[in-house]
Amino acid sequence: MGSSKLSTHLHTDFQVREHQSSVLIGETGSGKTTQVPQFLLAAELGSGKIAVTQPRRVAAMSVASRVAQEMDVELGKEVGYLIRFEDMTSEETRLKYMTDGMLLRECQIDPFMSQYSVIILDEAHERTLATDILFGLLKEVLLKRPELRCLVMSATLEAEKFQDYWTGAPLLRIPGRMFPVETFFTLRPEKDYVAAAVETCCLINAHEGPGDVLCFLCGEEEIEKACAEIQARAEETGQETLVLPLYSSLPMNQQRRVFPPAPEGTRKIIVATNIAETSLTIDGVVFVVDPGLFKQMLYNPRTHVESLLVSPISKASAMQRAGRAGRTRPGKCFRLYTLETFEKELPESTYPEIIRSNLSSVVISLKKLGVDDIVHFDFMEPPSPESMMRALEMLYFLGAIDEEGDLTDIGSKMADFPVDPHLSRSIIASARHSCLEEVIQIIAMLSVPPPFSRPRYAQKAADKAHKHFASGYGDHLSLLNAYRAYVDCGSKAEFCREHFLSERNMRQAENVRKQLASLARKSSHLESLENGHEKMLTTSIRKAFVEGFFMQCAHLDESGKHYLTVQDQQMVAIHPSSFLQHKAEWVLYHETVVTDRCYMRNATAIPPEMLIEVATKFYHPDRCKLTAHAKKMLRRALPRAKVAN
DNA sequence: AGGGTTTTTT
Repeated sequence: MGSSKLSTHLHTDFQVREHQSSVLIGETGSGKTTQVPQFLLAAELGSGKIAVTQPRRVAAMSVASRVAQEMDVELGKEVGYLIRFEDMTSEETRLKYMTDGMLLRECQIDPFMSQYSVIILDEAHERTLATDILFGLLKEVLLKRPELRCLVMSATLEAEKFQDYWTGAPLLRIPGRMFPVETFFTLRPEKDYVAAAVETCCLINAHEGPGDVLCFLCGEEEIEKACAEIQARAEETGQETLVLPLYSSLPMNQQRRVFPPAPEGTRKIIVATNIAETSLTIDGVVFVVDPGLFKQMLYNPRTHVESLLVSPISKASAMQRAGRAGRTRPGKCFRLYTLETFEKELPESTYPEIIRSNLSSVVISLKKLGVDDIVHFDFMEPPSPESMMRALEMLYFLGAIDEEGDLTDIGSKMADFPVDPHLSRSIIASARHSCLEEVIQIIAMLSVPPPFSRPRYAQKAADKAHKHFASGYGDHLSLLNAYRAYVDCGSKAEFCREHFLSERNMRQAENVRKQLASLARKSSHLESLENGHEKMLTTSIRKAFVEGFFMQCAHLDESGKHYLTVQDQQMVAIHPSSFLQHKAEWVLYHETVVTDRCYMRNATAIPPEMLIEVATKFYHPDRCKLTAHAKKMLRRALPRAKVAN
């Protein structure tokens, strides 16, 4: 270890001894993630463990394994990691790398985080939901545990903002070791960023010296298109070029192709989404092409609709992207926007997740953690009152909180499950309807990326294969069919290939199912009753989902052509990928997706009498607040509904 | 007829 680095660490140690909390700002390669925790461990600050949080699972795993190597200990002993589905820690573990979500989850059992004497929140500038909540919780814990030490580690931008929030915590800067990256801007704005990106890649390929290229785009389709164009143009000019796409839904074996160096004399050009900004690091990149855009999920509490929009990146992201060119030697970054745009239009840092999310999960977990006054919780970035009200209202409708806003017994049980409140409510209901196993299997399938794969070159074949699982009731029961068939089949790989299922996502669903089932067993009041007859199951499963999703239903309008949501009469359509092929009068949907139209994804037909029976307050024609046409349809169904008057 | 998913996490 060089002497300058050592003094930095001594400095760190000193500050952390003197103050409860510190903010540490470090550049890439500064060793803040690997060496600072080791140093604090050696400093023996208290007798507890040191927790280091990371926003991503892979980071927690790989950093832990590197630190174990550096300390020459076995991974899982003194140094370990804890992520969902995998606990690589033991009694001896003193330095514990974990995802921020995991530490938050642990707080439900141990709100004072009493097993730790030091807590380090790394990558705090990413402002993940979990880190932002941990911020507020830690502030409260620090009041009660004066011996606890807390270190917030972040990239270089907006250091003062963190320092302000942590009321005067000492600010430490540690320089990194990165190669210089020369940055270029365009002289005027580009009209078509995909075309400009393709053009720039081709120019680099033709005129720059050796070195791989990393080009950022926003989505799968434009990435595939850009790759094809770059490859075609390289072949025209006779340059040896390996063009590779990279995005998260790309099969693993294809993702892995971006890492090995290209053959001698061949240039590698990788066209990637944001995944290459932080999640994956590719060595050997010398040129970065940055159009300054990315796709972002935005939640509108007023309309209750989430939409995926192309938005400008932040200055922090732009720097992160540029940094990807300087990991192995000096590099260049070509920004496809003007210097003026960079300075005047890009926000300093990315919009924190908490500002653009549906807060119902956040609110229920805070309630479970004993934070009663959520409106006055010390958020670094308080979410809008409107967003908060929407969440509270929803939880009240679900019976998770009472009129006072206090968590009910049902709400407390719901919070045990790591899924959305709608879903946890359906789990609770399923026990009463004797279909716990099945509902958990369906929820596992709903909680992973789409298990039905539909590759561009075999769309027809995939659709045909998927029909094998189709249930006339719709998608929830079709997902159940697929899950059951997968569990029962012999060779998983072969079965998935034949039926166009994503093996990766199916395995993930299996993991989720296992976890939910084990939580359900532990949950004291959730006895798993004997299952009813198979014939009754389709009814009881749908009833259980209605209990969680009665606010996410839609009915046909007067013309019989369109659906209107019961929440705010928004016009929606059944997604073309749905197994629900007939125009059922009433449908329940898992979520809506907005393209040029608004689609319901994962929809299931629900007979109106079932709605009246299960969610009487909302669907009784004499009491509900629905449109006249909806009431008319409900009134027609009323005689068939078994409802106490 | 209808098919614009980025990325994480419990």
